[in-house]
Amino acid sequence: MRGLELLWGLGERPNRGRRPAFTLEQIVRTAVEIADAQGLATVSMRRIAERLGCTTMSLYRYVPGKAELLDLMTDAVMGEVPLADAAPGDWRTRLELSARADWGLYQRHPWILRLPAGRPALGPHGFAWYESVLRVLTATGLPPAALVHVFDLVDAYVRGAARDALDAAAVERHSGLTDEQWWAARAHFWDAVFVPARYPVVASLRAAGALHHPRDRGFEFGLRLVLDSIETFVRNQPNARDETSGRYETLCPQCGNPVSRPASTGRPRTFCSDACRQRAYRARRARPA
Amino acid sequence: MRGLELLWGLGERPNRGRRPAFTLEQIVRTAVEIADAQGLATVSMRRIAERLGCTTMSLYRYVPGKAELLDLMTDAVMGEVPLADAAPGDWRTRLELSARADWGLYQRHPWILRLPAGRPALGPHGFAWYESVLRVLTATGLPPAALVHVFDLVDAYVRGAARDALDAAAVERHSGLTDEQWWAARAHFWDAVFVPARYPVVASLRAAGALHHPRDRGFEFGLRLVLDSIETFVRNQPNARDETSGRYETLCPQCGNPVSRPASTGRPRTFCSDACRQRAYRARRARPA
DNA sequence: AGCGTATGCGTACAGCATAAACAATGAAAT
DNA sequence: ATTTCATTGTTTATGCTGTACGCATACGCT
Repeated sequence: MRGLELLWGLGERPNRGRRPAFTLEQIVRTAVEIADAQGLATVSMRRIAERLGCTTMSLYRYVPGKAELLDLMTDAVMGEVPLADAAPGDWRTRLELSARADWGLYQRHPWILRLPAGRPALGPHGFAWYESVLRVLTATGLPPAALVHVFDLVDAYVRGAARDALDAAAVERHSGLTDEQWWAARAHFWDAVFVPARYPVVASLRAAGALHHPRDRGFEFGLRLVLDSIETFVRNQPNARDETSGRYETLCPQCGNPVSRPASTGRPRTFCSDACRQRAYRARRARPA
Repeated sequence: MRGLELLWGLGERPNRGRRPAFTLEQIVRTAVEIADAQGLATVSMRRIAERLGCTTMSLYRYVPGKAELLDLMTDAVMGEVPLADAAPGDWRTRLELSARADWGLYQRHPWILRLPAGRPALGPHGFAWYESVLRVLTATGLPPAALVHVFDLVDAYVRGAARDALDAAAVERHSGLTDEQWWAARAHFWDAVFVPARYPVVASLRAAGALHHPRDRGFEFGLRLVLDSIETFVRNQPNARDETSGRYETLCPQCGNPVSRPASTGRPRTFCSDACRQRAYRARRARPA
């Protein structure tokens, strides 16, 4: 509970008593720096305090425990990624940009992927991100349940791909060898166990050099396929019945309310009301991107 | 290096000296049991030893360190999942079954997803799994680089989705509340910060009940889309040029060697030689599944 | 000036992985 | 049958970790 208040910056500073020597933000920032540089495992309360020039226990005046600090770190870096609905374009290009932005975030702060990911980050930045991506997805015209499923699909893919890529990179860094060298160093070992007859496809792919790519090449490949599949899914059921929830509704990209489809004309509406349509128009004029 | 020998069971038991009281397999099994029951964080050398009825340091006679033990645990449970090429059917249904089997594995042993995933598990079971999935994918006729990309895509999605689902479940278990109750308990807090006007889409989706599904519903949705995208990708370039590597080759599903396409007839061949074709036929007859 | 309060700090403790030295065991060599 | 010695099991010790507790200090308000 306390953690939420910290995340959302609700702690009203009492005007009695001694003044704090640091700010919460300072602490979080140093923790992030350590995690970025040396990895999540090396982030300890002692090391943070040491770098800040105070004792370990002083930190506990600002944060209930390490778990809450990790939450704060996550939400802090979530503030770096540009919001999906700030970019121009149709939903696909915006979603693509958003996914790439996430990918970039995970490259800069790999430790996020080592943390459990409970309800989307819970913090203000994480929530803003969540909202913006979902808002972009409303342009697909998909009903609520399917929309959330699509979000989950993209999120799962990006996180999974980033994790796999970073794990591979971490192994390289840890052993100090590139993937190629690593295989070569263990060549004599593989010759004993790894009889190509037993693993013909892997052996052949390895010989063809297909097992090693630049890290983001595979990501881009998969991302395109995922987006393709979403696009055809959307195209195949234009505002159609949602099989999972049984609703016919669509969400207004401006206010998020369900948009009723007029029974007379089959043409689906985008906004729930004329007011929302105009608000969206004005908002686009004000920020032409 | 020592770790690899352990993984592949290459330690020839010396006939001099005291007899070991346990087997490596016993140790690994108890470690897996602890991880399954209480989570990865509670797996400590002390606890394993305690459950086995020996001292902590005894374990280090069997395993160089905890890292190697974790590798052994991973490969041990990888042995549970049925091989992808053991099932009948075309590549898509086999790939689908394989993905679902992985999903099941992650459900039974969530701790795998908390571990770094370096080169596919490195162990015999992990390698057999790797080979079997890639072998199934050879039936697509895709050239090496694209084939590996497709594998990575499926793997990234399944792992990502499993992680997201399990993290959500973990939060539920930890707080002892379902997702619904959790939101309700913090309702008064959200009312202060979470003004629906600021997050209209999330608020609306929440009101529509679209944010909570049975865990595997979303997985199945995403899996279908991912497989769809792969299928159309395969259909759109039947044994065509691989844009990433510039090769025209295909892999023989039997021996894994590249299959040269006869320039005369445009029709692509499946196997690299008639011997391989017959071997595959006999193998299928022997194990009709 | 003095009170109340929040902060800063030192100590202490339980738990962790594991390095190093030492005791127990049991098969092979003599 | 006794010695030899590789191999296993145990004991002790080190340096990490997060954090509970108690106390001295500094600051705002009355």
